[in-house]
Parts: sequence; C-alpha cells; structure tokens
Amino acid sequence: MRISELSRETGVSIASIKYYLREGLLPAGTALGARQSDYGNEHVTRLRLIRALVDVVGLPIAKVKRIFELIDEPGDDIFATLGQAVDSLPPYTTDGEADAVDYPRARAVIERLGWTYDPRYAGTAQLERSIAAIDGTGIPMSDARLDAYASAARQVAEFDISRMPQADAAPAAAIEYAVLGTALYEPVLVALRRLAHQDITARSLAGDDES
Amino acid sequence: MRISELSRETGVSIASIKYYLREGLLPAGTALGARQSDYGNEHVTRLRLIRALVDVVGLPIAKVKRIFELIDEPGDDIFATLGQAVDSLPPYTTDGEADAVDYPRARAVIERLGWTYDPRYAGTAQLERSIAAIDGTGIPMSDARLDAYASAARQVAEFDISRMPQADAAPAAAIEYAVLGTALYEPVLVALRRLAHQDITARSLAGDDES
DNA sequence: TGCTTTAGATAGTATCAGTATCTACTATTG
DNA sequence: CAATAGTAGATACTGATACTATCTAAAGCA
Repeated sequence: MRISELSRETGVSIASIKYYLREGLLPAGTALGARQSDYGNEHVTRLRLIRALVDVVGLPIAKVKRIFELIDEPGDDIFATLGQAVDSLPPYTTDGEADAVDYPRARAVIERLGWTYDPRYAGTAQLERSIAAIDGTGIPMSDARLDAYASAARQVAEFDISRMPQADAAPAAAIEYAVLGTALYEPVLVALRRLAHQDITARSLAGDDES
Repeated sequence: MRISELSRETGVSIASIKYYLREGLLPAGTALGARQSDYGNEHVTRLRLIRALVDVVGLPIAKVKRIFELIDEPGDDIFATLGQAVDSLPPYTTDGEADAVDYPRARAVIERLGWTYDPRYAGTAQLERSIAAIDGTGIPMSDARLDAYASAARQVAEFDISRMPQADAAPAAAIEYAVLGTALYEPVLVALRRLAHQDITARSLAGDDES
C-alpha cells in the first residue's frame, strides 16, 4: 500500500504520517526503491492506535512513542515493563529521583483496603497526586468514597486481568493488552460513569414528576 | 492578602496568577488603591482548583474558564448546566451542529443496559468516541466488558449522587459538586483501577511462587 | 512526454501556557 | 526621608508541541 492509500484508509494526512515516521512512532514501510515504500496492515493499525492515544486518551506524541517502545521491546520483566508504561500515562508524577518517598494519602487508602502498598508503583504516586489535588479545593474526599471507588475499580480490574492473554504463553500480547488496555479502556469507564450520573438524575427527576 | 502572599500560599508564581487574572479564571481582588489589591481565601481555593484541573485532570485553561463560568452563573436548569460542563471535559467531541446525529455503538450499550439513551448528552458522544477509537486497533471491546464496566460505573455514580447536596435546597452547591466531582474524582478512580491491576497481578505471581 | 506521486530534508506556522519587562506608582524600612 | 521593595496593568517575548508547507530529485503511469 502506498502512503496516499494509507492516508486515505486512516484519515490521517500524508504530512502527519511523515511526521510520525520522523518521530519514530510509525515504523518505516519496506522500501521499494528510492521514491516508494510499501505499507501494510500493521501501519493502518498503528496509525489508528496513535490517533486513539492522542485524541481520546490525550497523550503527547513523546509518551505515545515511549509506549510503543515498551510494546515492541518489552524487557524480561513484564511487571516492570507494565509499571513503566503506566508511568507514561497521565497524571504525570515526574519525580524521577527520591528513593525513600512516601505517599501518605495513598498509603492510608491502600492499607485500609488490604492491597499491596508500594511507593515504586506509578499508580501509587498518581493516586497520591489525585487525592492531594482535591485537598483545599472544597470538594470532599471521604474514606467512604474512596472505599466505594476502590471496590468498583477492583471489579473492573478483575475483569481486565481475567481477559488478559497468558503472560507465559504470549508475553508480547500480554504486554500489549495490559499497556493499551490500561490507557484505552479508561475513557470508556469514565464516559459510562458520566452517563450513569445522567441516567440516575433523569430517573429521580421523572420520579419527582410522578409523585 | 497581597499577591505575593497568595503566590507563596499556593505555590503559583505571581506571573501565573496575573495570567489567570487576565484570562478571567481568577476573579480580581478588591482594590485597595491603584497599586494594591486584597485577595481572600476564595482566591486560594480557586487557585488550588485551577491547578487541580490543569495539572491532574489535564484541562486547557479555556475549558477551566468555561467550567468556572457555569459554576458561578448556573442557569435555572441544573441538568442542562451539568451537561454543558461535562461537554468541557475530555475526550472532546467538538460536533456542535448536527441535530439528528446517532451514536450507534453507544446506543447499543445504553439500550442493553436499560439506561436512557439520549444523543444530546455529552457523555453519549464521549462513549461513542471512546469505543470507536478502540475499533481497528486490535484491542478487544466485548459486550461482556462493557457490561462489567457499566456495572462498576453505576456503583460509583450511585455513591456520587447519594452524596450530592440537595439540588433544590442548595442549587449552587449541587452544581459545583456535580461539575467538579465529575472531573476531579475521575483521576482517583483510574488510579485505583491501575493499583488494583498491580495488586491482582502481584498476588497471582506470589501464588505461583508458592505452588 | 508530461503529469502525479513519493522519500527525505528543512523550514515555517498556530496554539498554548506561561514569563519577562516596563511604567508609574505605593508601601515599608532603616 | 530616602532608598528599597512590591504592585497593577499593559505589552512583548519565549519554549514546547504538533503539525504543515515547500523543496529536491527521482520514479511511476497514462
């Protein structure tokens, strides 16, 4: 497939495709000569993935590149690779240093839940940051709320893991599922929460009318 | 409080505070003279809110401004105001026109759940967009998954609504809770999902070791 | 043969979110 | 009371990001 077809197929402009090639987000096609390359179905998929991560998840190009690098060359340690991938997802914590950091708000929640508290998990810093950001804004963040959210989050996570490709049988597929699933399913979950708000509110208004 | 104190209190630079004042995100302080203004606690709260929405939720300044406008001057129709606020949250759908649009993937889900399908809800377009973005990327999006996510989302939403200030008694507080709660609690929910992934995976690895 | 397309390089643009500087003061401090 | 620091408001500048546009030299196709 030529670059013009790839562009038509995906709706991404040729200029943007060239930009993604330059930035290393999209692998080069197989060269057919000095002035032509052949692009395959994997380029179509990859481009759709780029658009999904950029437009829907809202990731900057550099983070998208990092994620593809982790997918294309995962280390031996799937667990560590996934951790690094989650680190590429917002909200960015950008610490980098500091070995002995502690995340008190996150720790309190995690320990109350009986989950594994580990300050090295990217998610731990993200939870801390999310809770800390709410402090001082006048928006309440009670333990009861955290428990309710955690229980729902765990249900979703149980489902996610149950559908994950076997890590020992297909490590590349498992990494890809874990990394992309973490990022791409999030907007679905939050959209459903917003719709549930609407539905519940609409029902209660309808109930008021009837009574 | 002078601007330098406000800056020290919140950790936001004076230059940035002035920028927010210019952009209308932060109301002006009460003028004490031509060269001095007095800022109060509401400015501290507002600044923390701006940083939370910008840094953690990832909203652009213009959307933050829109949200404050809705909070500060909500219309009579709380339901409509909330809808407009949700429209200011990513993923942005940017249609604007088109009366008779239909969102087939979202509709299928919502009708299967027995929720109220309404293409005018911002969340409907957001759900459509989120699901559509996953199509063609090789990441699976089954009905079973959508059902699992919806059930979890509904649990969270039920909790949210149960803690919402009474709309008829305190409409301003209800709007603020709904708008900010929708935005600010989302990062908490997704962070908890990521941590649950880690915890479940860590447990299963530990289980493998023992066996 | 002439029009279109392409790879690869380089330069330009639009937007965003601040920063920096300047003026003309006012407030505080030694 | 003089020097220093701080301030409001205006304007200009900056750096990052994500493209877009243009150009060159060569194929491809009709």
